This record gives sequence, structure tokens and C-alpha cells, in this order.
Amino acid sequence: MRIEDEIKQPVFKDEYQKGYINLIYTAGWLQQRQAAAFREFDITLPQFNVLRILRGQHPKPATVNLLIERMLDKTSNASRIVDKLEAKALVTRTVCPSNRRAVDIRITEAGLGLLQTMDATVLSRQQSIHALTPDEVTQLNALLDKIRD
Amino acid sequence: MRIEDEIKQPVFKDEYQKGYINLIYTAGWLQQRQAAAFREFDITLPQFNVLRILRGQHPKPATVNLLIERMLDKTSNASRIVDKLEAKALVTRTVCPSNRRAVDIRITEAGLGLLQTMDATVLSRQQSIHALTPDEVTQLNALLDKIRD
DNA sequence: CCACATTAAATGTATGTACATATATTTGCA
DNA sequence: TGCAAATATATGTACATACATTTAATGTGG
Repeated sequence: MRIEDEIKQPVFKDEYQKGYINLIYTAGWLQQRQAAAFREFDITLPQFNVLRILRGQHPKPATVNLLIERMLDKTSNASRIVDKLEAKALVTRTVCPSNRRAVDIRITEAGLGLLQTMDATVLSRQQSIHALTPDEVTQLNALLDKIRD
Repeated sequence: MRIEDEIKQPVFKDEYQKGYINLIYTAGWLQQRQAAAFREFDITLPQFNVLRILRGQHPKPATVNLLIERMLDKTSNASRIVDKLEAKALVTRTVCPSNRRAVDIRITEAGLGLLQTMDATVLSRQQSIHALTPDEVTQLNALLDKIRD
């Protein structure tokens, strides 16, 4: 659907303003579809992202700092997201022996199992972007990178 | 900066996965820049968006329902955002005379004044998207619309 | 006319975000 | 050595989001 119709704003000042709004709207649209898929697994999108980072490290531990570095939203509060995952026994938290300020965070077997169950679902929710041809995705990536230059 | 470097994930499964992450990351990047600009005006991004919708209606009132229809994030809680704006005397809330379930929300003179002050700042924060040529923005809009088809 | 569904908004609760601050540990250097 | 700065994480507070529930007003079919 055209962005004009989705937010019932018939006129944009120019194509740039439309691009700006379209970009933010589309990202939100994609994220909401993912969040909906996550609900049945009783997990949120940031929690899922943290779990995936931990799987990437497994069996090595990660620290909170490493999570922050890798997360899409750098300013989020990794510590409290780990709290929630720990409460669900999807990760463990132990004081790092070599640096007692830091905390070693590890994904548990339960966490790995959950991710495996979810992989198919999550990937299918990312399918919307496959509406683009390979050339178009490459174009999109170039345009987005240029915006952030 | 390339998205690979920004989130320190050197390899993506394919260009589609990269596109997905790039889209969400770039939207967040843009929104954080805007939020930073808003801070000095003691207003948040959703509050600003609601104010702009109200200015669009002015001098007609809007209802909470109309705000929800027009907001970029449809699921957000318009009622509580209006609470905050009302507390700052940027909007007024009166029971709609023709339908006492509904609430007429109007932007105040103070609200209009704030928006006018902010317009320049906000626009300058949207400048990043002007890194694109007119043709490129048009391409971007077409690609985003295609994703949401 | 009235019970019942529908509609509009507000509220409750859990989670996440943004920013400042606190606590504990480690490091560096006078 | 000892003490200040830096580092790693946690916590406090305000705001927003997501979803369910509640409250009040309106519409509707029997």
C-alpha cells in the first residue's frame, strides 16, 4: 500500500519528506510483524536479538559490553534484557573470573532449543523483503548506507 | 559507515538479511538524531508527531481515534501522549459535544508557537536523507513500498 | 423501551528506551 | 603504596509501547 494511504496523509512536502517517513514507517511495519511472530514464544524482539548474539558466541561467554556493541539499538539497556532472559532460564550469568567487574553471560541449552524452534518462523517473517529482486536489495542497501554517510 | 562495521557483524547470510537489518538500523539511526534535537525543547518524538497532526487539523479538533489513524506507529498509546502534552499546556482536551464518548483535542497557541520554533531544527535533522539525489529518493520510496506490498 | 453489542477513551501491567547516577573493581601513576 | 580515573555493570526515573481490561456513552434489534 502507498505510504500516503497507510497514514492518511495525502500530500508530502516533497519526495524527501516522503522518503523519510516511508523509511521509518516501513521499519516499524517490519518490526511489528516480527514481534507478532515472537509472541507465541513468549519472547520479545530485543530478547531474541540478545539470544542470537549469545548463540553466535557459544560456547564462549559474552559480556554486557559485547551485547551492547552488537545490538542494533546501541542505547538499549542490555542489563535488564539479560535479567528477563535469566528469569526464563534461557541464559546464565556468572561473575567473570579474570575481571570481576564483568559478567559472563552464556546461552543455555533451553535458549539454544528455543532459537532453533524459532528460526523458521523468524525467517518467514523476514520474507517481505524478498518481494525485492536481488538487484533491488543491493540498491536498497546502497541507498541506506548513503543516507548514514 | 557500512552496516557491517556499525554493528560489528562481519558477514550477513545474504544481501536480503543485510537489507533487513540495514533498514531497521537506519530508521533507528534517523530517529535517534531527531530525538536528540527534540531534547532541548523538552518534547519527545511521539509528542511532536501528535502536535503536528493537531496543527494539521487546526482550528478543527481531533479525536484520539484520528490521532491513532495518522500516527506512524499505529499501536502506540495516543491517550497517554495527549496526557503529557496537556500537562505542558500544548493541547486542550474537552468532551466532544456531539458524541460524549469522544474527546476533542486542540493544539493551543503555545503548541503552535513551539512547533514554529522547532520547524527549522527538525527539518535540519531530516537533512541526512538529502544525501540522496532526487532520483535516488524516488527509487528508495519505490523499494520501500514494494516491501510492504 | 430495554438488554446487549459496539464504540471511544482511559487505565493496568509488563517490557523496553533514554539518560543520569551509583556501586564495585581494576588500572595507572605520583 | 595509595588514591584518583577509568571500566563494567546495575539501578532509578520518566516516557513510550503492547496488550488486556475497564468505564462510559451510544446504537440497535426484539
